[in-house]
Amino acid sequence: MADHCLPECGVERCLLLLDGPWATLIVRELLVGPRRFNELKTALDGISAHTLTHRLKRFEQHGIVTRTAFAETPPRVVYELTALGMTLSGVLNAMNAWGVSVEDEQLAG
Amino acid sequence: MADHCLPECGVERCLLLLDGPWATLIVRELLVGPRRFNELKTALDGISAHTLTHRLKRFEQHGIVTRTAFAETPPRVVYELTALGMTLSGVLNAMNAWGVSVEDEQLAG
DNA sequence: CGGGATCCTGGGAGATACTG
DNA sequence: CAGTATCTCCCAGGATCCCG
Repeated sequence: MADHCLPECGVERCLLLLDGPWATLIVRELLVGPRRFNELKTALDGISAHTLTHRLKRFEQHGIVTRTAFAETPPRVVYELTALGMTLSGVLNAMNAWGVSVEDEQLAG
Repeated sequence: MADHCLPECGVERCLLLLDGPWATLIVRELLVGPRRFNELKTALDGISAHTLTHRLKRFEQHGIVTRTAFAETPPRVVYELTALGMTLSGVLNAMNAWGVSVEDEQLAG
């Protein structure tokens, strides 16, 4: 995966963000609207706080998610997609459309 | 990632196939047309034969790729997307469209 | 509540050598 | 040419405990 990242190969740039299995699902959840940490953790049933934290940090670094912490008690942190993050909706919609169009029997293995 | 795989959550079904970094790129290559083993290996610069073999096997098991071996010398094996595999083009196009629309400066990290 | 720190596991992926 | 076999590395992800 070296220098064959041609202009028409935007797929790779997309894969840099949506690499792990959880990454895509987190974006999907945030596409609905801003979410608190625990809201995400609940919605993404099975994810560990550890993983969620790291994924969100990476998204912050890539500029597709903003983190807003409120100095309250109890603490409250809200994660939200940036305008750039919102543009991923096309990809997510395509993935979702594909998934629902596939009959279960079609997928062997 | 347990039983929250609702009908509208076809995203997960899609992620079962397009998990690793190479999986998506292999599909992208096969969307252009049938390819021989070495054609794939050359096009996907950097992939190892080991990885390519395993990814293709998994695609076979999931029914999105067919493997055709010709009993010749030298041997020739052709991989081709099934009709089901072809339907992934929508997802790939969306990913590509996103990738090319994103300015490099937008992606920090 | 929203994490950080630490340790551990599994699988994707690379390197190398060998075979039908 | 198209793999197979083995070994290793890396890292996403999980488990647990602890902190502000």
